Amino acid sequence: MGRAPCCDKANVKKGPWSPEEDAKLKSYIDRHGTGGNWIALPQKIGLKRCGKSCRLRWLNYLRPNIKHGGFSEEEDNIICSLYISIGSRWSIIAAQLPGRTDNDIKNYWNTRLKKKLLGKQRKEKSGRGKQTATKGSGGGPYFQTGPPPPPPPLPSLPPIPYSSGEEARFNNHSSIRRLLMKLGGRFSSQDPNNSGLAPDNDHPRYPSIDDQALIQPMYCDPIDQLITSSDQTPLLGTALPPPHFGVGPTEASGGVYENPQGLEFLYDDLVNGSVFGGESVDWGEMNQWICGQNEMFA
DNA sequence: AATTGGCCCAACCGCAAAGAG
DNA sequence: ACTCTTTGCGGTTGGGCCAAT
Repeated sequence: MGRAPCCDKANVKKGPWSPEEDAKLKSYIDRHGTGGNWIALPQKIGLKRCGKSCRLRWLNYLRPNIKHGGFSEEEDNIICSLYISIGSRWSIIAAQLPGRTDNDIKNYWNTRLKKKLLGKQRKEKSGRGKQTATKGSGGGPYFQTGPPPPPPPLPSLPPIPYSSGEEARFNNHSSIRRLLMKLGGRFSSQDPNNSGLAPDNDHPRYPSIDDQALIQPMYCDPIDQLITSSDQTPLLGTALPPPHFGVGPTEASGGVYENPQGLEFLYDDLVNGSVFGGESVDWGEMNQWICGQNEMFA
């Protein structure tokens, strides 16, 4: 017996929204709010849409102050930095970029940013020729055309216990905790200890939507504030080499790749072949690399 | 002019967490 | 403590657009 569908699929319209549907939804929410029940909302206003679809349309398109496209270099940097730090937690990343939706950022990353980085990666690779690079990885290069050799041994950090079925994505508890503290300031309005840990105390707790509403956006801050805590301890210093991680106000106009202070750490240490192998730079690889940095800069 | 292929984005899907009863 | 409903999230897909052939 499967899960009950969220709506009567036979009676629900799919596909692109018409201007009339948009107007109906927007004017209702403007006047009454969502009413706290997305499932019931489309019936109330006579829309043949699934509640989830209404919610998505509102959040990603109709909501006031939504920005589309035109990502700035600073936004690029923030997205990349956070992706390196926390992976594909788009909602958290979006919380740092006012006016941006998680869907927008996700699309932007998948279609452009990732390719930008990989393009740079290939460029650097061809530029270096046969030069081998060993910086930062804790192991030799395994970026080459032939079959990949076995990856270098990972530093042996104590694993963080995760709940069953959850992939252990982070191997450095304190750095992630500090990152999330920085991101959210606090993790739960109901957590008196404000420990940054889930109630089981086993793994970092990520900000809930409620928490995210309280997050002070860092959009206007220079990105070095993102990565450096107030006591000058590099926030990600356990994960990234401090000398490469100062990202000041962007002055270069030729794109992120020409900004020597910008995403250089990504190119030199993450994606240019000195660390990751193959075409894709996935989170697992990045995580391995971060583990290496933890070992080096702890 | 027609076709093809890649890019991009809006929207859908399914899962898991959170909340209510 | 348990079940059911709703919400939120991240991955994926469908289709429009555009450049190349």
